[in-house]
Amino acid sequence: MKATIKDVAKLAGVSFKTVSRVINREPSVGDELKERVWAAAKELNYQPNISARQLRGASSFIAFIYDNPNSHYVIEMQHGLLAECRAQGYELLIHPLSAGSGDIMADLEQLLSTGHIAGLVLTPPFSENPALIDALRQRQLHFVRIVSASDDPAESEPCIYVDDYQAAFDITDYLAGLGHRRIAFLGGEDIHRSSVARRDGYLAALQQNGIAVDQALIVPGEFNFDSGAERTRRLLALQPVPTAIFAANDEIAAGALFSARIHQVAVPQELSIVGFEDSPFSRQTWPKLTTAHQPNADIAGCAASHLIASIRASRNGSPGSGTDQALPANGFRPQLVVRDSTCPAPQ
Amino acid sequence: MKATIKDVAKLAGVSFKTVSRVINREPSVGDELKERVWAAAKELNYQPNISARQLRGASSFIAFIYDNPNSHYVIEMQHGLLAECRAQGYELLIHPLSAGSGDIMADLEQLLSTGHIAGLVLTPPFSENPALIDALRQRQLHFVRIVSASDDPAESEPCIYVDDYQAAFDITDYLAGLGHRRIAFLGGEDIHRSSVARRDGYLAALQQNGIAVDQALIVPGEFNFDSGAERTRRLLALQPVPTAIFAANDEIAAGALFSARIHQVAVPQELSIVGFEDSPFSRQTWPKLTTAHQPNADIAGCAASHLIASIRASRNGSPGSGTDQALPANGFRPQLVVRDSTCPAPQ
DNA sequence: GGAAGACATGACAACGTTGTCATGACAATA
DNA sequence: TATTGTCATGACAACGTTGTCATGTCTTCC
Repeated sequence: MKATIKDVAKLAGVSFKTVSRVINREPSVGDELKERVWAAAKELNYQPNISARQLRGASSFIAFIYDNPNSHYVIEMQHGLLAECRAQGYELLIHPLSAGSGDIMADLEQLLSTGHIAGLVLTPPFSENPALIDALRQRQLHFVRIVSASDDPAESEPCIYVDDYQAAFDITDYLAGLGHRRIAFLGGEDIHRSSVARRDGYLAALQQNGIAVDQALIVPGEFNFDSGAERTRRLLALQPVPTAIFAANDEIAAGALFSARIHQVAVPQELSIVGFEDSPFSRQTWPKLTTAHQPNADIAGCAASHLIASIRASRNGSPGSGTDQALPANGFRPQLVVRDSTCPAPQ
Repeated sequence: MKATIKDVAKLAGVSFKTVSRVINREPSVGDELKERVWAAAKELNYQPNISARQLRGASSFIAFIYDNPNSHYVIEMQHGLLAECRAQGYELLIHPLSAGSGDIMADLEQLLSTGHIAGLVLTPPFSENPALIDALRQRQLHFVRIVSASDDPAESEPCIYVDDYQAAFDITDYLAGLGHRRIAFLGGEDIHRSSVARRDGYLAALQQNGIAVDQALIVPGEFNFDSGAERTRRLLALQPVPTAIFAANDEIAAGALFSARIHQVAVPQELSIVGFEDSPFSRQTWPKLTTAHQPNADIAGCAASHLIASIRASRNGSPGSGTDQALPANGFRPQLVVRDSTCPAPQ
């Protein structure tokens, strides 16, 4: 039926232990053997038996911890994670949590108590929750965090940085370049560092372009449509009215678009709107949204790859598995995508 | 750390095999021993090790098979499945597939070859692919299908029905009730039965309302934004122009909305548009979409519950587990949600 | 040139469980 | 009473993997 490690060993003409070593990327296997084993494994379509592996102690599930909403983000992440995990012989367990409910750690305990979890992939806001991170650290768990680059980078665990600051700077600078001077910023919840980082990038770009900060144009709120719509309603009542809105994500931007439409403000002629994330529906609004593209699947794949490397490193004793194979860079910078919701400032 | 079967055996003063027998409710264990073993198990808070058990044969994973796109649908399904699976002691494995690529079965083989999969949850279009279903049936696998009610209901496996036909009838009847006579239908790919069923419901409602079918108003295409936009562009060039569009899902509807906007056709005053699915963005368009709400999480939970029941029934030999516990009804009918994209026909 | 280390590989046990068979006790039958 | 059958229980192997240790080979350094 299904090929076992022994079948592979037989075909490759080595001991089954050597196959185990190759599969787990342990150092100190000859190159020729390595190749023979991989070839044999491929030919037999070998997949390690997770149960057996777990039984022996090494758990081989990666748990993906995420907050409920924001479905396209989650789906893209899942795809990236799945691809990388499968490629490396791990399975993915998805574990949505509600950021609101207080007993996050209790919920996680239960997940971990099964003893099958080799590591965790954390997304905001969990990846930026110091109490949670500390608890995980004390339990000596492997995890990787996907965070905003503004976060303190001096960590022992692997960490993937998304440079929200720079991307926000790029966006705001682009708007300023179009002649906009009254640029509003609609943030998200501040427990998401990305919201803070995007605001900081926005502020830096204003300064660089010699634009004075107007606190009335910086409206705190939530990462969702309704919050975007409501805040835009208030912005449009200001005198003088802003000529551009930088929304901290596409959902907020969609809400802004909606409100502009209600109040018969022409986008982009009278009001430019920029989102963030390049979610699918940013291409399905009218006008199509200018936004910053975030390669979520790649980010997730990178996270998985770093996490697995860290798990393996700790298994083979810490010594320099450095040469094993190059890990992808752990920094990402979302790229501005110009569509139809922005244009030069009126007059 | 965790108590094993041997610890229990030691405490109860029996062989570990006897404990195994008691735990698995095998017959032929003395009553006194049975009690001693249960007491010991309880005292040590014994939980069988799933990995070890799987290694020996029994599997306890449910795999969720779905097509890539349509992310909110997938996420909602996942949540429903997770809740039910966890509650029943199973774990969920997600497995996206590309409906386009030819070797679906080959991909599945690989998943199944691990031997950890107790059953499959299939969504369209996989749940409606006869070749695939046949292959699964021959492999004697447990699975549950989520399909359109138009599907042939005489099956041996559990099946969850979504009554697309009736929901589409409701929508079309509602439009007719608003005085619309030229109602267009924008379908999806016909390998999705739901597309066919929705068209059939549309046709039936036209007939009931004494409206002649105009083939020019029934435009085949795909379940996505671009296809909706393109087809609407063509519809708007017709003479006389349709006064309402029934789109087979929200994405198509969003495309229709986009095209109407481009061609400066007022929605809903000149053109009513209805979607299907009630995806989050149907509340974030302008105007907000009238659509049919589909309780995806509930549907998924129901599917999991039926699947697990079927798995358990086959394990304990087939005999009458009928009284075990009531299963939820396996039929769902999406409900019309009226928002702002529809109104009485002009004139 | 010989000793000491580094490296590559293999033999074997162990993980916790269930299936198979063997054992012994006791009851039922001839 | 001797024989067979049934029942309760236990000993042991097996599942597929990884960790530990042992073995052998090839460098390197004095």
